[in-house]
Amino acid sequence: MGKKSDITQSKIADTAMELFLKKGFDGVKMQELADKAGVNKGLLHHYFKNKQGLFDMIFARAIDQLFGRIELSFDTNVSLQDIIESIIDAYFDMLLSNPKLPIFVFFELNKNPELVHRLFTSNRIGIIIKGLKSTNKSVGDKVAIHIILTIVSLSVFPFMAKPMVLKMVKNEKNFVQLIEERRPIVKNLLKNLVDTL
Amino acid sequence: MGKKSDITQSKIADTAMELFLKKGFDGVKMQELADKAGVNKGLLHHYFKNKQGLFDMIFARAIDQLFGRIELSFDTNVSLQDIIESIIDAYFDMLLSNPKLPIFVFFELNKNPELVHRLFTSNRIGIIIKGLKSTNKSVGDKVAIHIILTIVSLSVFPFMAKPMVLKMVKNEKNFVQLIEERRPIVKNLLKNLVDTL
DNA sequence: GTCTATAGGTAGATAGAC
DNA sequence: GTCTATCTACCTATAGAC
Repeated sequence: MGKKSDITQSKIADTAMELFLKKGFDGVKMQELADKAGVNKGLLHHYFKNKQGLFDMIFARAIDQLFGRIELSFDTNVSLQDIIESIIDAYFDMLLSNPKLPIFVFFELNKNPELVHRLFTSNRIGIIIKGLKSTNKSVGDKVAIHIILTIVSLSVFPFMAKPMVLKMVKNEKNFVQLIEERRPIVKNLLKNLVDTL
Repeated sequence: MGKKSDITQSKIADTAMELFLKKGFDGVKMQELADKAGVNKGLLHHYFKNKQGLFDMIFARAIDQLFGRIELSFDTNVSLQDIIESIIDAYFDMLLSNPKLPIFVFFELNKNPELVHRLFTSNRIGIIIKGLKSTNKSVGDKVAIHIILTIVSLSVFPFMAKPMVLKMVKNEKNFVQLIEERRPIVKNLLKNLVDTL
């Protein structure tokens, strides 16, 4: 605990996270990673078997942050709309802290669709869908998928397209402002969606 | 016209398109590209200066297909809602034909944000925003951005996350069906959005 | 645990024969 | 226009000294 080796390992992991998120698996070079982490290239192989091992760790961490941290309480007596709004808030907050998570995950999935099973192992998406269904007997599988897809589309896309949106709104400050403007808009859209489905 | 060399060049370009869309710039190897195109590796450098030149051509083509083909008629006497619905239809149709376009473009933009200016040169997004504003005096810059961002989010995201959505709906046939179900849903959501903004 | 040195392989690119 | 051969550089990974 608190050993220097732990710090080194964390530094490597954090740097790997930053680089993989920005450049993807193929864009990251072990040399650059070592340099940015301030360690020797050989050390990377001491802590992690190889580049693939490093990537697997980062990918798991990314999935966990993207889908695993949505804390929900479906079993209490809250309305469907309240649950949906809490999911939206959770996504907005998570993405404001980790804007590059989704583009990384979905690009790697596009390259290698077999990785998709890793999304559903510690199955948060399944839990969310089941949870939505449990709150309202009129919510079936299909409806739940449309709801969750609408929530995620509206929350995640502006971050996946952040360089483009940034260009439209000029700077980072305006970007955050735009996102905060969208939060109630998205909630409203989902209210309308639930009413019409 | 119709020369064998033209066919060869097209074959290289088409194969490059397919590979870059799937693997991104760093994931594509010139050897694999040559093999899949059925030509020699040296030929790639005969037709295109280098890998970067090949990529630039593909990236321009991708942007054109993603943003440049949305045919609109803002100057006629159609309502804002009709214009929005025609944009939605255009996106849905384009994405059904080219599902991998957005994840490729936005990933490369994420890696290299300076490329964003290429989106705005043959400025289709600017035209769409201006067009939206011209149809209704209550539509300002901010409102136009929210409208266009909502349209694009709802249209594009399911394709960027296609491997995940495919897992949820089981197969390609169901995926297309889900998308077609979403078409009217998205139009309805945008109707609600315009009414409330 | 950390570094140096280097092996071993592969990438992009070029020169030149046909 | 197309192919073969090859160069040079770089990348991942390992071996071994400290």
